[in-house]
Amino acid sequence: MEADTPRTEEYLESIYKLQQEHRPVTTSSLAEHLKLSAPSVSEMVKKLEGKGLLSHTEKGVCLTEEGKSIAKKVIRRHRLSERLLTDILGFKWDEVHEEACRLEHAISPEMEDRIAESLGNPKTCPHGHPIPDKDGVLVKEKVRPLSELKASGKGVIVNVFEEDPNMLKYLASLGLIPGVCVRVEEVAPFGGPLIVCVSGSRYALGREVASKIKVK
Amino acid sequence: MEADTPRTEEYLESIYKLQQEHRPVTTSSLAEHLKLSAPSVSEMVKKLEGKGLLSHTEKGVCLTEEGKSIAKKVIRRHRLSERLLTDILGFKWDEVHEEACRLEHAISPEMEDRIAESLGNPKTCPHGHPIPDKDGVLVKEKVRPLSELKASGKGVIVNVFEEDPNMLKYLASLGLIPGVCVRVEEVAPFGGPLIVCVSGSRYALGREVASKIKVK
DNA sequence: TTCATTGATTAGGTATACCTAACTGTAATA
DNA sequence: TATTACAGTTAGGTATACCTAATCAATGAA
Repeated sequence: MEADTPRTEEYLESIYKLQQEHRPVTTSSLAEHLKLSAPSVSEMVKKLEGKGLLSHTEKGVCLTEEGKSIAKKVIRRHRLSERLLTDILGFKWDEVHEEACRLEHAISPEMEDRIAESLGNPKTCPHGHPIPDKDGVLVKEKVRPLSELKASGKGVIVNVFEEDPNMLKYLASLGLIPGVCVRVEEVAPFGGPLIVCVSGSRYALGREVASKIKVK
Repeated sequence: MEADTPRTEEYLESIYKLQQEHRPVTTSSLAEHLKLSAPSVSEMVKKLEGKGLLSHTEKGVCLTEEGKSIAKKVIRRHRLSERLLTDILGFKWDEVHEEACRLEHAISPEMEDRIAESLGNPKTCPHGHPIPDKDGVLVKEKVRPLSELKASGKGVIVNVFEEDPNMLKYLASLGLIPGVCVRVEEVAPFGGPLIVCVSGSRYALGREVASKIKVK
């Protein structure tokens, strides 16, 4: 309810995302994620703790309810922006992240509502991640990484934990986008690639890449 | 060419607009327009002068070609944002100014292009002001204030120099929007109101208000 | 001519958010 | 046990952009 700067939003969003990805939320991981120095993050984290938006213990950084609520609002605006960009303005899914990173701090609640309405209240962003609803309710599907499937295992792509435009372009070129069914033909041993079948075509996919693709 | 902050954009835009409205562009008028203290503006103006974006003489503040070019880009983004808000997201013309003030600093050249394209390269914002093209070319129509018309004079509304939502709502309620034909029935003496006829209805309009409505 | 008004600037200070360099404290290892 | 590694913080400093209070300079009125 206080004056909420773009930077504050940025930090809360990053923390929330790291947490969601089950990655450690330490000042250093945050610094890396935000591309800032450790002391800068340390200082800011202290400030945000003072504002009651998070707590910082030995175990790491943890958002309070208020912090989580703000983070989810920012994520809602981010993902709605991405949908606006793809569905209405014709951007590709690899072109929207950066743009949405700026829009998420510029959009009013009214605009947020209008975008959602105009798009028929979409449930996910173009990368398949759920859009929190107005009250911060976020429906997470039970998924697992494609890399965990065994040979002849099948799954439908739910979302893709990737922001790098080049990687996204690559995935789209193989048809690896949310909603698509993938079958694993073969899993090479010693951490080797997966041979997957997508809409009739066969591709070799690195483990690293496959681990970012979540299926159900 | 340099790193261009939102504040810089804000200043250049304000200067450009004051100039366009033939209002004095002094540090104090700028301070009033931007709702900042005089010394703040004085300081910032000096910085912008140092960056070659404007010159400051006894006659006032004057944008350089580079300053003008940036200002027009910001105005283009502002007006395209307004059109996006009204034409695609369903906002009323009185709801878009504030929102566009934030969006104009968050929009990339790519998004600017996409908006323009999606809207069929609109020539004006919802208030009738011209949208500069990609190269900064801005077509200004020859207009005069409605308040200058004599009794039985007629004109078509080109644009409205007004940002206040309440005033805009009021004007829209009378049908006083760009493209509409207005006839002045009567002009009360001693700076009194104009009696105007708009699409069959008759209204009394204060001079102050009428002066903000530009007709051709 | 002197005074008041207005415009602009100087001086000094604040908040935000970033930085590097140096130090601390803990935990895993040689 | 001593060492190295790493996380985290402290100390000290920067840039941006804002503020109030006080000063200066020109202009028009008493």
